[in-house]
Amino acid sequence: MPTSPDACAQEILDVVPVVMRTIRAEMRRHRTADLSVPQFRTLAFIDRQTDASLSDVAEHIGLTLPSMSKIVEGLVARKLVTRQTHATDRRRMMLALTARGQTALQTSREATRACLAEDLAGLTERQRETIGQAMEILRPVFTPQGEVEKQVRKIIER
Amino acid sequence: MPTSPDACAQEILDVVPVVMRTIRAEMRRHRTADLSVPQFRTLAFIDRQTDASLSDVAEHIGLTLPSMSKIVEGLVARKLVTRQTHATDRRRMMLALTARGQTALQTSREATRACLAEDLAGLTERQRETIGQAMEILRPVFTPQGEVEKQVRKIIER
DNA sequence: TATTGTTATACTCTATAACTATA
DNA sequence: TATAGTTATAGAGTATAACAATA
Repeated sequence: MPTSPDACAQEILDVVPVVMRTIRAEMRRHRTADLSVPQFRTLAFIDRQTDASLSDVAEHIGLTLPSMSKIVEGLVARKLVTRQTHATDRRRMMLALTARGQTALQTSREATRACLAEDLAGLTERQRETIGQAMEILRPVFTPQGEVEKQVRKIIER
Repeated sequence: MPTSPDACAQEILDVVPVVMRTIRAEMRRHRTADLSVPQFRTLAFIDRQTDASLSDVAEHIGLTLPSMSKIVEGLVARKLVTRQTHATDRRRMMLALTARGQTALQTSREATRACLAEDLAGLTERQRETIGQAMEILRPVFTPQGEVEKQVRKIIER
């Protein structure tokens, strides 16, 4: 197997959209929680980091502020997220999950994971290990980072 | 690293959307060709399989017929694809790339691949090999297949 | 003046349902 | 009657630009 950056990029470009299609389709199919991928990721981030600001979420998910604002608006309308203003800096939002939000996240996470897991059950342990390793390699490469972290990483890499 | 189907599914669910974001963003950034991911995939499929029908493309990309119809409509309007009726079965479309379509596909493919490759250049050959292997494992698992092929696979798997 | 967030606007993606044309 | 595709309609995701409120 070729290992040039170009060949690897080509593989990713071929396969990742296909996997993504399946994830979307399966999330849509679970009418219980019925979350889109961005909604799901937003809930997951707020769950990890309670009282995150809108900017925090937008940056981490990799969306613009207006896009994130709209997504959060929808989640608030569905009572999955609460939006409070920060006590001392009243420009900031403090986002948190409601009980319903936590349930929805849990339900969707498990249902989607179960569907994907079913698709993966036909593989060997060795194959799943390879996939897991690849994901762990890809994660930091494509995870958006704050400006500070980016600078730090650049400096470290020199 | 855990190798259960569930753990593997969780990894994919964490990482694939992040990679996808980057792919979309980079495709948008190349104003030369300016293709969305579905447009790109549609062009790529028609390039591989000239005179494909709309149903062929829809099934392979994993979209409904109306969705695919709309995407193709846009590509035809931009003169990247031609749409002719089949000689003997006049219900069928015969889709093909124009010269402009081939150029756009080539341009977009190379620009996006180059950007991804740049992100991957910091990895070791060994790491890229792992990614390549993982993609080759995932490809058949998530590639939509025709009904016949699905049946055949089910039978073989028994 | 800089930062945080929202509103306005516009486009693409995507689905379901209803329809047309052809076989 | 069944198949190939289009049209109608609706909603989500996304961006840029312009704006409002707060620091």
